[in-house]
Amino acid sequence: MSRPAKKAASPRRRPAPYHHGDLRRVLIDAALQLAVEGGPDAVSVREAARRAGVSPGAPFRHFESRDALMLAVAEEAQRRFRTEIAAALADAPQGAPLQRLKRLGLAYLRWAARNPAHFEIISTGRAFDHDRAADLSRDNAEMIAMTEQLLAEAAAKGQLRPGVDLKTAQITGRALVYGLARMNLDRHFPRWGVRPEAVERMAEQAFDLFLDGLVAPA
Amino acid sequence: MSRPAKKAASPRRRPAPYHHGDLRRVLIDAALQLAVEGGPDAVSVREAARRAGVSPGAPFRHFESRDALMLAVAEEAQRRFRTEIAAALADAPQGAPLQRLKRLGLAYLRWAARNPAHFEIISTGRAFDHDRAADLSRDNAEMIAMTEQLLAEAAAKGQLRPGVDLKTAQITGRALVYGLARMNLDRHFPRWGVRPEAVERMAEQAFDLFLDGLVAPA
DNA sequence: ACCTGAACACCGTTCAAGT
DNA sequence: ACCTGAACACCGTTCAAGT
Repeated sequence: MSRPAKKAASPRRRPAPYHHGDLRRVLIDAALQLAVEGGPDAVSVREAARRAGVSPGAPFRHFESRDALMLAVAEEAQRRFRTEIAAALADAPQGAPLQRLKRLGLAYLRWAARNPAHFEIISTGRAFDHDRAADLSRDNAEMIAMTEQLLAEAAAKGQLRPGVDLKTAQITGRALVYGLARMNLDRHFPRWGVRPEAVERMAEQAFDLFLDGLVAPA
Repeated sequence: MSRPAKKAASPRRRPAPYHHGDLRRVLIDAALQLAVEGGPDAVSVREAARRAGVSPGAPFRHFESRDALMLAVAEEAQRRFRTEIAAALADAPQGAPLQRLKRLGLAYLRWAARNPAHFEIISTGRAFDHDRAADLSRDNAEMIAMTEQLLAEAAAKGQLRPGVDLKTAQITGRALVYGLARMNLDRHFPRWGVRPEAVERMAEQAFDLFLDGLVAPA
């Protein structure tokens, strides 16, 4: 069920290698799994240790606190997120910046919907408040720069309604995407009469409405 | 510092009334305060009991679990939220539905920014998943109906760009508002170069951009 | 009817001691 | 250098016993 690393060469039952192959890695994976099973709050250092087959104190050789473990988990989740976003943009049409923005938004939403626990760990402010998260910050800065470029490209091509401030458009777009992802995560959609299967279609319409409001009249 | 109810008629020090005046009420207030001090996760039944001057088991006469207490806290917070929203709409111009929508959004955001812990308890899906929250559901349904009416009024007055689907506009608007409130709560704005004092102005520009994209061209 | 206080099974975290 | 296992101070929750 678990214990992905190490082939366990010991012939006795209960191999229990005194020195774990890569405990740090195994703890992060266990924590990710715990988050999937019961949400971020269900991640416990003790349970992760248990699943790694290790004593309760062992994780603290690798993470100074539960928060530090959660930060490592967030960084791993962010890495996967980033990979998926990049893939979605890879096969989006070049030279159509607004189309690409829409793709980006939809990929963002889809990943958030399919990995709610990981998405919550990445995005919720709690825990690792500050800027200890070098990787997280870098990734985020890159995504921000990407949307900035795409909007600038659209503006340069005269595709935007005159008078639209780029930074405002950027943040409005992000708030829309994050809002939709969060509404889904926080189970708001049933109240708004949107069934789970309809969320993605709804999101696409929302993006279209936003982008149509942004573009220059024909 | 605490213990708002009961005047304490006992002449001895440590009044410790065996039967607490309104323990339920006092526990909810203590929990709200704990949330303000350390966020939703910092709310503990034991600490609330301690602040109420009561034994660890006592709260369970009034709430069957921590979740039930949190639900009561959410309902109280929602009540306050609702009151403030209503006040904001009271002095907004009648007959200008889009203006009123903007007011609504700004009031929503301002309350969320000033009461982050309470807002998080109300809006985060975790804990009281289902529809145990009769009051919460009712309040929410009312706010949803309100935005629906305002949009319908705008459409009836020909203020909306033709082809705009009302439900899409409604959900897009909500996602924008919720997204901005959440970005603030989850401390995303610094990454986007928006300083705390600038958030409200930024939000207003975002609303204007959205609403301008919605209105019929002159 | 409401509260106490001890109990149980959990946490996160520390630290001497083992290998 | 890394892990164990006991310990400490916390939780949520239950339950007999008190008033």
